[in-house]
Amino acid sequence: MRKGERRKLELLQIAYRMFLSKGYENTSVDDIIEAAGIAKGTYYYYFESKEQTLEEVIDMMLDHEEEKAREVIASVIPVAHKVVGVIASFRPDTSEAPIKEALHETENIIMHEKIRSKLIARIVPLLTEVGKQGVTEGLFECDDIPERVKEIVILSNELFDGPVYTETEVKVFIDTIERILYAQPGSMGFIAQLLKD
Amino acid sequence: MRKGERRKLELLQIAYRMFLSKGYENTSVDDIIEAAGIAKGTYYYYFESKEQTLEEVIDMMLDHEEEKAREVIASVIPVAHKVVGVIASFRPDTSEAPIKEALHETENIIMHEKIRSKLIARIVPLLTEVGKQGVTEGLFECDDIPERVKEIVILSNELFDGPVYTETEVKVFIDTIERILYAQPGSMGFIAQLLKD
DNA sequence: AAAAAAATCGACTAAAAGTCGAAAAAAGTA
DNA sequence: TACTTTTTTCGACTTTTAGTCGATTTTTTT
Repeated sequence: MRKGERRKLELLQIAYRMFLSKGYENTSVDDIIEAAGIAKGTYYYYFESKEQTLEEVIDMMLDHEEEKAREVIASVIPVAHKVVGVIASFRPDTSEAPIKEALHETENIIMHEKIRSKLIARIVPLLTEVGKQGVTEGLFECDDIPERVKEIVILSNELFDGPVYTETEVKVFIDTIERILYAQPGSMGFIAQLLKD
Repeated sequence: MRKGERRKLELLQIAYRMFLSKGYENTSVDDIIEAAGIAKGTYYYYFESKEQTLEEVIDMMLDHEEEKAREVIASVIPVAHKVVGVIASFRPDTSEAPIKEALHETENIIMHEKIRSKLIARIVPLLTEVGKQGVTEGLFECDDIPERVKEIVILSNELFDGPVYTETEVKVFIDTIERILYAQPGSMGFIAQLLKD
């Protein structure tokens, strides 16, 4: 019962890299099994379907990102920075696998969308925690934190999904965050600086 | 050269209905040609690919919706109502074809996403027009209207995409619209009433 | 060592998108 | 009208890819 676990991990790693670099739809099961050096049957011994593989790959990815986000939350930095830090934690790690345009392009819609919805479900509870901390500290003067942080996540997703964004978009985005949370005008201005990377 | 145009229209209509009722991915080209009573070759005489058919179907749909939106803009109602009316115009028409869950479900991601991105591109210019009118009238006290209305479109899309939304979500959404546009608090409250349909 | 369970194999099936050359229908021309 | 050309249609065929299944090998347990 031990060998199987290692193999599954290995397959998830391979699928992860291929999905990210070539895109989910451009990666065939045959590509994966060839890279892994196994037969079709072995693949389907571990996965119900290609789509289920994708789900597990994404969950794995998000596990990792959630861990990073929790470190941010646990650290001793201003709440406003935690908000940004948590959102930033959920950007896919470009160092592990080349992402090229894969995540953005038309061919990768399914993966993109699955990441999107799973990510929102994962990140909202975390950000809610941070948001409530902000309310306690008097930084955010509003109720309904879960709904508000969800809006922020949705907007940031859209903004950073595309490969480009204008200065005006960023400026308005920052303003919107402040206003959604009833934060002090300018209190999120530091984001603009961060985005020059 | 006349017969062909009629045929193409017919095929687009059939595809439209099937995509909406069964979903894009659950509709095979064979389904379409069977419903139309034509051969494979005839279909590919009119369309490069199944995906291109989808694009054309969506464009056709959006043409129709944009027309409705333009009527709203041309009408003599308060600007705030125009904002809502334009957004509402771009909801797919449930009377023409049964939509069941097709648009929302997992299997229909591709169509859903294509609609989403094309819709945003179409609606933002229209709403910008309305927004600027609001600025002129002193209702919205802000610059960068295109970026702001885009945020509103993104949020409303997300809210109305799912089959359900809570009262709190609606309340926060309305508040957010007002704050993004620097409108008078409560000036968009009428939306809550409209959503009870 | 024998039995049971887990893991692997690869040929096979099924579904679906897309191709292509030939034939029929329609439109244009003399 | 008889012809030529263009448009439209046909359907068998190819290709790609996800997924199945029974047999076999490897690993683990007793």
